[in-house]
This record gives sequence, structure tokens and C-alpha cells, in this order.
Amino acid sequence: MNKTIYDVAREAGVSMATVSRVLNGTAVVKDETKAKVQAAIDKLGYRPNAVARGLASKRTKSIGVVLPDVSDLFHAEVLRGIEDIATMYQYHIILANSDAREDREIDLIGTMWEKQVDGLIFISERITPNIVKTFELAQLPVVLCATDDPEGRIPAVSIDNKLAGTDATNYFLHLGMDKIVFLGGPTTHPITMERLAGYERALAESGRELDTTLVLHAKDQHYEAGYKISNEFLDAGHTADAVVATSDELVLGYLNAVRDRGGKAPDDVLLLSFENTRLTTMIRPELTTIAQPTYDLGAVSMRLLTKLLRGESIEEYTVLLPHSILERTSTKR
Amino acid sequence: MNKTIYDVAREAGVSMATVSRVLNGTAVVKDETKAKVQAAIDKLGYRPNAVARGLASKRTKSIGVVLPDVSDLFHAEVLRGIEDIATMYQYHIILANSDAREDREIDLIGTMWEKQVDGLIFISERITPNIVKTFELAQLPVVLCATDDPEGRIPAVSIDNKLAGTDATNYFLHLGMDKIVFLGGPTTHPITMERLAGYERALAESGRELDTTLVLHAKDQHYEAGYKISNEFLDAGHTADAVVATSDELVLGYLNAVRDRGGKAPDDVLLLSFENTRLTTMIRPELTTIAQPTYDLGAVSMRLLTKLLRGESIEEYTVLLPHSILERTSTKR
DNA sequence: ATGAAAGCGCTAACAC
DNA sequence: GTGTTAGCGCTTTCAT
Repeated sequence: MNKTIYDVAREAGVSMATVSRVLNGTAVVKDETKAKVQAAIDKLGYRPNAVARGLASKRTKSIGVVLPDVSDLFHAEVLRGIEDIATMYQYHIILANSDAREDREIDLIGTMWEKQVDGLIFISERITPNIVKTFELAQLPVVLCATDDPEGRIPAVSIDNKLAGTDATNYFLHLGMDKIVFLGGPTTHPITMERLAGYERALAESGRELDTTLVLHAKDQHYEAGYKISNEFLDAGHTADAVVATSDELVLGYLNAVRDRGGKAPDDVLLLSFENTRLTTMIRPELTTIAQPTYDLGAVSMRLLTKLLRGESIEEYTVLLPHSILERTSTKR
Repeated sequence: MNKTIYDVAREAGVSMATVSRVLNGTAVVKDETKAKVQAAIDKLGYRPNAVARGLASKRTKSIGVVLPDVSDLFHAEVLRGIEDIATMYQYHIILANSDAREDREIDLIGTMWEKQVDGLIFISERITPNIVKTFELAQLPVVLCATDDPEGRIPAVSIDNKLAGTDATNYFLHLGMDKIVFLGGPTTHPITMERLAGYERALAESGRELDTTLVLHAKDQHYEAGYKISNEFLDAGHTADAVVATSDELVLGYLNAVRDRGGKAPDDVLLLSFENTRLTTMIRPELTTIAQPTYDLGAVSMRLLTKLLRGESIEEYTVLLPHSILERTSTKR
């Protein structure tokens, strides 16, 4: 496979410029010579070297994806959406895990620049001023994905988290639930705070007081953290009629804490979560969720990025994907 | 950030070769000049262009990872292992999903060559002669990961699937179980067949007949397929004392089929699966599994690849990672 | 419609 | 210990 464009040119009896033209369709080539070139390519089994091409053209056809952790189901599904659209547009993915650490994130933006990616899709828990500064320094087209944009200055694809928080809470309110727990990530997690704001709004609109003992902030969005804080909540003698949790794993933590005490869902508590990963239907009871279009979050981000790369004008900087409530057995009595 | 090495050289009053040397530590440079160069780099905010570097050195410091589907939890965890070790050795990951389709896999090996990756980690359900041929054509260092090697000619990191199948079955046999279901992927899936061979061996060694109605082949390794075939099995009036399933999702399918009929685990049936993804502890009952070192499968593969890349001699082509049985509540009465 | 030639930004001999 | 000089394999003017 290690032939060069020059070998093909000689084999076909044309110049390398012509070979380049048929390869890229960058100019009109007579059908006859095109055929000759194609024949030479096939004969030699020639494959263009993307690195050389990248250096010469200054476009690498690869895009960077920075996310906290691929082994998190939500991210993995988003990534799959990114990948599929990238493939469709002939882009490749350079993947990097940040563990949601700002220093790693900033570092990775730099290495993505070094790799000369054409653009970047960035999934993070928290966009800080330092990160924004690094984006500007790197002069990379960036799309934020499933990530709250601080000042709305960076193109982003997300859902309306505050509204979703309100919808989730109202859903339980309409069901006549009284003690509704909000179970989210830490207070430093903007998405959690958005959803919490929605929760508070729904309570206020229904004329209720906010009971802060019902607001639970887990260490992070994962199962273990949810399980831990739920146990603490229940051990303290508290109970709840319903739980709104910001991730599928968190709500599973609550569910199992209840189960470990001999309780059941939906009999003893109604459960609702926010991600709609495949987890929701793999467990019993199946989970009612705010259906975030996980895959689409990635797919739309990538599509937006291709527009940016083609220099198309973007009407809206922040794309809010619609969410909906998917009722499953975890909220049916 | 778009300075070149030449700018740095001029700023520091040295040649670009010297800058390259301090950048790569490829030759001894006087401390004094080294400091000058470093100062220039810092002042200009210079970052080396990895593409140019790749073209000149013929090493890109990136490795390709081809796997069926990132959004599969098992693959995502393996990928995380790969990524961590890759980062440690300063490699980057170019990721591609194959959907386990041979044509895509072959195609992707080609595009990975075009991208000039230094090496390839390949996760597949099935290594065909065509794939092996493409590996040879591409002349890429390849490590198979969690993938059955047909002729043992390609470096691979895996577990001893047959032995694991035997261990799993014996575990139930020792527990006095009688009707043990084997629930796996399709018969075209080599890993399923290896584990099935282990299952059959264990039965034979205990002097039992193989009851083929207890051998279930789902369409694939996913939850939905497991749920479907389990329902068919139960609808046909069959029952089982215990289930050995080749993936965590498959066994969840069986569990939920039983539950939908009012049954319970471990009360009515004991369950054991094979992957030990995070799923196993997120559900109730927690699943007893053959603990495949998921993360390590990726990590060790990547480590093996770095050895290959450094031209180190490899003692053993096939690395078999140890497995063990992790007893959890799904097999405790 | 095609060819010649100049880079892209770096590494790696080869000199000194 | 440091500088000079070819390339790496391609794209892209600029001619023709």
C-alpha cells in the first residue's frame, strides 16, 4: 500500500497534479485520462496518504471529541451519534477523555490543535473562562454538546434543562405527589442547577414551599454516588413520594437503596430520571424518563460542526433539542 | 498558536534543527541554548504541528481503534482502558465503529492506513480470512482485543473462553443445579461457541447428557435479543434452574422475562453472566459474573501494541488474562 | 485540460 | 553541540 501519488502519475503517464485532480475532483479532467489514472490507482493498489494531504491542504478531515468518560453510557451513546454523522461526511474522530477535569480539558484542546483537527466537539460538565480562552487561542471551530453554555457565545446543542426540570416536577405534581425529591449532581454542575431551577419553579408555580431536605446533591452523576446519598437520606428517616433524578444511574441508586430496605418501586416511590439511556428499559421497573435524544445530541452537534466547517452561516447558536416524558412502569401504580 | 518551528528558531537565534532537538530530546543540547529555545517557545506560544511531524518522521503517534459499537457498555469500558494507556504513552486514538460488519471492518483498516496510524487495536466478533489479508496488505501492527484469533497468528489479548465456560457451568453443577441454560450469541459468534464448548465439556465431565433445548442462541449479545429468546423459551413451557449467559445484557433479558411472569431471581432461577460491566452492580439482584477484566483487556492490548511499536520481541502472541467468578446475589439463595 | 514547481512544517542525515 | 539541507507525499498556484 505504500505507493505515492508520483508512482501513480508515472504508471498513468500523467503528472501528479492530474492524479490529484481525479482523486479530489478538484478540476475537470478528460474522461479518458481519468480512466487511465483510475486504472493505475487500481493496479498499484494506491491509497492517498492522509497526513501528507493534511499538511498540504491544511485540512485533516478529522475532528476531535473531548468528553469526560467514554465508559459512561450517556457519553458513549452521544459519541455514537457524533461518529455516525462524522462518517457520513467523511470525517474521522480523535477521541480523548477528560475525566471532567479542567486542566485535562485545556490540555486536550491544545493537543487537538497539534493534531490539526478541523473542528472540535466538546462535552463537559462545566465551561470555565479558561476553557473559553483556550478555545479562542486555538482558533478551532467548536461545538458544545450536551453542555451548558455560560454566555451563549459558543455554538451548542443541548436541551432546555430548566424547562425539563419543570416538566418533570409538574408531572409528579399532577399525579398528586407531595414529597418530591430532587436528586442531582453537585452544586457546581450547571446542568444540575438548571434542572433544579426548573424544579423550584414548578413548586413555586403550584404555590408550594421548597423543602431543602428534599434536594439531594450527589458527588457526581454516577450510580455509586446516587446510591450513597440515597442511603444517607433514608437512614436519616426521610421518605419521598417521588424522585426526580438528573441521571439514569442516580435514580438507580435511589431505587436500590429503597429495595435494600425491602421497599419497591413504583409501589413505595415513583421514579423519574433524565437521560433515557438503554439502561431505562433494561431494568425493572422500566424507568420513566425525560427522553433526552442522546444519540441525536451527538448527531446534531456533528451536523452543526460540518456547517461551521463549510463556513455556512448559522442562524441559531444554541440548538435546543426537544425533550419529552417517556412514561414507563416506574411511575405507574 | 500558528507559529512554526522556524519562528521559534529565529526568535531564539538558533537553527530549526536545534529547536527540533530540544522539542524531541533527540540529541544533546547545551543547557543554555535549551533555555533560550524554551523561552522562545513560551513567548510565542508555539505548539508543534503534529501533521507535519507525522509526515517527516513517518510516525503519527496515533493508533486506530476499530470496534463494533462504542455505545455498547462492554466496548466502551474496553476503550477506556485502551485510551488511558495510550495517553500514558502519548498516543492518540482514532476511533471507528464497524457495527461488526466485515465490509466496514475491511474498509476501516484501509482508512486507518490512510491516516497513517502507527498501529491498530481491533475488536471484532469474527476474524475472517479477508480481514487477515487486509491486515497484511496494510502492514500495520495489529493487536486483537477481546477477539478470538482464528489461527493464533495475530497478537491478541483475551481470556480463556472455553475454560471460563467450564468454570461457569461447574459453579452451578457444584451448587447442585440440574437444568442449566446456556444463553449466548449466534452460532457464528466464535466467542459464544468457545464458551459453549466449555459448557459442554463441564456437562460431559460430570457425566451428563447435553440437552439442546437448554442451549439458547440469541440474535446478538444485546438485551433485546436476550429478552426475546428468553420469552420464547419460557413461553414454550421450558424452565431452568440456572442460566449461564455470555453477556450481562443477555442475562438481564432472561431476568426480566422471568420477572414479567411474576418470577424472581435468585429465588426461581440463578443467574450468571460473563462481562462484569458496571451493569452487574447497578441492578438487583446484583449479578454473579465471570469477571472479565474489561478495562484491562483494553489496557493490556494497548500495552502490547506499544511493545510491538518499539520493536520489542513478544514472548507470547496470545495473552490470556485471568478470569474469576465474582459471586453476587443473583446466585445466592 | 494538463504540467511544472513551489511549498505545507517538520525530522533526520550529514556536515562542521 | 549546532547548522545546512534534503526530503516526507501531497495540494495548489501559475503557466501553457
